[in-house]
Amino acid sequence: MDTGKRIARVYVDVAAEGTDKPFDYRVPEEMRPVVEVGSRVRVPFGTRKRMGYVIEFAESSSAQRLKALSEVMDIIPPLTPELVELARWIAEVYLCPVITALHAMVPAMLKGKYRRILRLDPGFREEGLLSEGETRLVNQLRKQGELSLEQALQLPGVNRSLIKGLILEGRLISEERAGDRVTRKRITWIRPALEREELAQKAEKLDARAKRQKEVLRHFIHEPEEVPLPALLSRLGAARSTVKRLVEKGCLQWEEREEYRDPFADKTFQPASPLPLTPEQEQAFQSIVTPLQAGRYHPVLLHGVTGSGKTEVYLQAIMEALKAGKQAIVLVPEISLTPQMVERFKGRFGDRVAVLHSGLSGGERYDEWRKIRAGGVQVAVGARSAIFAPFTRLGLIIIDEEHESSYKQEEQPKYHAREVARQRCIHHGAVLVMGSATPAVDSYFRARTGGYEWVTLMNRVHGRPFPRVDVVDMRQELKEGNRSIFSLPLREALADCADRGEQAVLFLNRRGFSTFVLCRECGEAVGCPHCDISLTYHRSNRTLRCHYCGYTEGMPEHCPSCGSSHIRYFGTGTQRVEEELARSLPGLRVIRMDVDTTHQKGAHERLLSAFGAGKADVLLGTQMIAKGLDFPGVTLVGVIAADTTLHLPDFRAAERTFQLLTQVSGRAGRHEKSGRVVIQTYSPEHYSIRMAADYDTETFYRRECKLRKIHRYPPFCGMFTLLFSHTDRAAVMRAGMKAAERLKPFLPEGAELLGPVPAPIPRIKDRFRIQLMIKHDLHIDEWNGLIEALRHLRTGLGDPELRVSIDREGL
DNA sequence: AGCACGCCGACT
DNA sequence: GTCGGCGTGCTC
Repeated sequence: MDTGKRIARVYVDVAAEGTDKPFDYRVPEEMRPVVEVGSRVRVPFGTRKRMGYVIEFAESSSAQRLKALSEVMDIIPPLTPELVELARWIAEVYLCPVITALHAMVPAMLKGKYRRILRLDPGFREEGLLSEGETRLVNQLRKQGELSLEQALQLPGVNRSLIKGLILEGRLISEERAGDRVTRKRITWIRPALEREELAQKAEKLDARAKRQKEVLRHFIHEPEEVPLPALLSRLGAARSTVKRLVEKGCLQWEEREEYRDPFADKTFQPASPLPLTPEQEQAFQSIVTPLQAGRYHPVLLHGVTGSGKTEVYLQAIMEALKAGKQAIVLVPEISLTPQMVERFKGRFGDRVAVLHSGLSGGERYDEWRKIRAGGVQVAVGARSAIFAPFTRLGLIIIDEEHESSYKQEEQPKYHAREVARQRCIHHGAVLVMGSATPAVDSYFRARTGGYEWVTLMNRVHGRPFPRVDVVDMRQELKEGNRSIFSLPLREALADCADRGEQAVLFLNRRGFSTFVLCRECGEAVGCPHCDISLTYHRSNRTLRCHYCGYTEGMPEHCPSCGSSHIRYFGTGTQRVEEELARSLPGLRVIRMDVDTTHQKGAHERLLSAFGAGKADVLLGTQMIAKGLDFPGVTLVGVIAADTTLHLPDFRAAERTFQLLTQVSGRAGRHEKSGRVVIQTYSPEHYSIRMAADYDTETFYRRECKLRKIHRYPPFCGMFTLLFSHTDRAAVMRAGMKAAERLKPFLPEGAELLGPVPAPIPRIKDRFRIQLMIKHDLHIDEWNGLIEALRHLRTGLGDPELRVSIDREGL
């Protein structure tokens, strides 16, 4: 009966270089049937108790002395062996501790919480108590039974060494609790404990006054099925105590059962049937379904223009996966997980789909996840982290809007969901579908060169023509004496649009383009005292705010650097655009969407639905309105300044600009009416703007690839970006130089190291930032120890104030 | 990470 | 002479 699980190898929940390896534990006999690879366990670790994950089993261990597992924490292991393997892969390629990768895969609810608890020893002796603090602590413990270490330290006169002393004397017991915040919703179910005739007999024998009890029994005589207690009580208008008495008399039984919270309980979804596919869609569908049914790994880039019906292809492909007894994951960018989107999936797949929405509470999210883990649902829809949905029979992963930057995680582990998805698909022999109207240059390149199958949807479903795009040269406007935010063509287009009773969307690029305060005497912009960035002026409360650290100050009267009173705000924030819109086209009803107006929960949705209901003529906003929204009434899209993203120090600036412009253009005229797009810019000749205006995707990508190749950027090389930050300017530079020196001997053939140079934003939150970059050939046989050297950097530079973050691209 | 063990300055 | 500072190293 020995299952071979004698020794469990465990990654302990301590993210540090020294602990980033498995620790071996003896598995007590009784735990062997429940512990699995992927189980969450509690283990003694040093003097403390921590949680950890079992990653494999062994027959023997090289460790000197083995401790035993304390507990297996879940009946169903949170992770599958595949996900454990995946975590090790992520840790390796994205240079993070394995435990960090493991944590990224489970809902926050399961993450460890540790508390040190103090209790009095049962044989506690009063004698020899000296200090006031000791007396106070002992009294408090007598009253409450136990205290957390933090609580104890709050007491006056109590400090760490006092507590330590009491522990050493054996008067105080200190124990660490490792746990989680899991609260599984429990529901009591009631069922009859006796046969129908016996129940009838019992009912007869009841006291004449026991009217309610009789009613309850009568209910079960008629319907002997078990029911949830709350439902029973509300149906019969009975009290809990009535039922309790019947249970005590042995007539009924109750049982507490775990229940899933249903975040969509109060919503009903219209069942929806598949739509007929166009020939193009059919072809795309086939290229997914054929390998799906064959069960072989197959990546597909679904390059489909906006309005070409990609979602319908996804839905039908998922249906095929389900028919084949397989499961599917759908990734969508965080912001486009809208109610409409949820509706569409719920309508098609009903309760076979779990939606991992950022708006869910921790408990709801955990419950959705548990449904996936328990096999209760076959489809998971969600943002980036849904890529870790614990399915065991994955057949299909769909990444919608695959070029979106939100698929890259900014914290450790700094993975890209697209690469993780690829890894999972390879493991499962599954189909990976990446859909976009504007694919990432990397994906385009892979499709071009045969790494991905390239499927295009070039026609819009209802054959609507693409809106006409006009590029307006703002330099020319200025020359002609128009100093307004709006060019003449845009102003006219807006007026026409309003006259026809149609709606317009005005898009303002937020990044690097907002209202800032400038001194006209010395030319200084008012900057954040903690970051190297200008403060943004907020009209609504007349304050200046830093968008990086949140620092806020009132509008200054004088220039902070020269004292001049000639200061005013410049630039074009959404508030400013709104004002000028009111001035030049009075009477237009405008809805503004930006950080200020969407701060409150649900505001985002509320504003959008107001616009959808025709309560405004113009929707004015930042990035957030560029994606996925689809309003029939919109016939005009205006881009206030297309080139603001162009000058960012990022090799993807042109790519981002092209994608953004193409996406916003797609918002115009999606329905019966034809649309129009007006793009204002100071660089009308730039290829990303020109080709977006001409819908010339092909030329744009060719051009961009050529440039990337010349300048050696991904997808033509792999790249590590190292960011060092420190509170001291000199120290961070020193660390950067030292790191560069240290890494040089490890550079493999075909790799080059660049920097250190100041980061694009040289200071954030009072931390100075410098950057190092390593570019390397895509295929490297001999890494020459570079990876290990990079891993070691975090601790190897010896300064605790120094932080190192490593990004990796071009896998 | 945390905590123990270990080696040098200001206090009963 | 001891209490306690924080440097180094280990946790199966």
